[in-house]
Amino acid sequence: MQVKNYIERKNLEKKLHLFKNTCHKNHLKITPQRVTIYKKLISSQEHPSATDIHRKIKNIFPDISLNTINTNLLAFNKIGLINVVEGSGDAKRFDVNLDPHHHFRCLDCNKIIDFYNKDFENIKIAEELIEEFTITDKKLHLEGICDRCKSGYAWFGEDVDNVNYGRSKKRR
Amino acid sequence: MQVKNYIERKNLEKKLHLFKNTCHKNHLKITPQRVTIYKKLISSQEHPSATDIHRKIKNIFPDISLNTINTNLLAFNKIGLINVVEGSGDAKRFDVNLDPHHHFRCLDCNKIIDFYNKDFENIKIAEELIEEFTITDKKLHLEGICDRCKSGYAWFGEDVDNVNYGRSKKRR
DNA sequence: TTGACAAACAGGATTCAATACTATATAGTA
DNA sequence: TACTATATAGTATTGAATCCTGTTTGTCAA
Repeated sequence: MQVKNYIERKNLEKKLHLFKNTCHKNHLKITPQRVTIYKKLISSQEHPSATDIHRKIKNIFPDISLNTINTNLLAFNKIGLINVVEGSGDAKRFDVNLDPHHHFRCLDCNKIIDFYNKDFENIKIAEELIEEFTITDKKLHLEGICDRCKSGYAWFGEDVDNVNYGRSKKRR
Repeated sequence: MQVKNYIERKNLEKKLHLFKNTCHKNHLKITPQRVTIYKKLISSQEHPSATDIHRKIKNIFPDISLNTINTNLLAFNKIGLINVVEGSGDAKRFDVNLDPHHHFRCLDCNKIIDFYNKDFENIKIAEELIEEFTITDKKLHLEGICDRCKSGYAWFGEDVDNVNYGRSKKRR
């Protein structure tokens, strides 16, 4: 466990370094709000929406506006720090995992789960398509019912963080 | 051309037959609005949103409400006549093509293009995934820039139909 | 063909995501 | 430390989607 924690800490440091570097290169200021939003993305396994992040981050910045979350998520997307997940017409959801990977979406609880598939990397895309279009991303997309929903458990998401750095009046 | 038109007409008849049958089986009444919405879906190549269909159909039913379009699209989806396309957080878009197929989405004009890939049907999905989840759909998803946008042409969508069956006051 | 009834319709109200706008606050730097 | 361009919070606005209600209409049985 010691070793695992060490690796995770190093990984987090590496990602934060990438974050700060990329912001710098793109003339985005490093603000506490931005760092916190990015950290929330890293620690989320569920491909959160802007509203999800807003809800969580309110424990830390009680007065942060949803607008700030939205603006920054779009800014992060623009500079390639995060991706927008292909959902199905509900709120935009974001993905901080930049490694080539694929998605399974549960039709019941709407959770999106990353998975990897080596076979897929070698799949042949028809010549006509490659010639006709410029393809920037290819993904496998699975839909169905996840393990939790199959077994009747509801999915309540990850625990929220209770640290509070806010300075203003309390919110319920 | 004669032969091609004949085949297309037969195809349309077949689809309308399927539509009426499926509605019947699921206790959905066959109304002129529903038939028109379904016909618009069949004749669309662009995976329209409810608003797209509403705009087009207003030429035929000037007083039809967006609510009617939305309700019926969701009803068609529920009984398996159409699918919701995996988009990226904007308005829901619908797909009347029930054959196994895949999507390419243009990041510029947002057009979604169907394509087929035989190789993909044989792709191996990891055992753990199949055991853990119930998979109901698997699709390949490509993103990039389409031929039109590459060449600098904007995409204006298909021509609208000018037949007007409306009985009420004129709209602009 | 007609009449009764459940379902569908149009239209308005409401909710929620997302964007636009603006005055104030702050990160980065000279 | 002070300046300036950018970010933030907060409010307004837009648009999709859902909810609700009174009226209309398709369907089925007489």
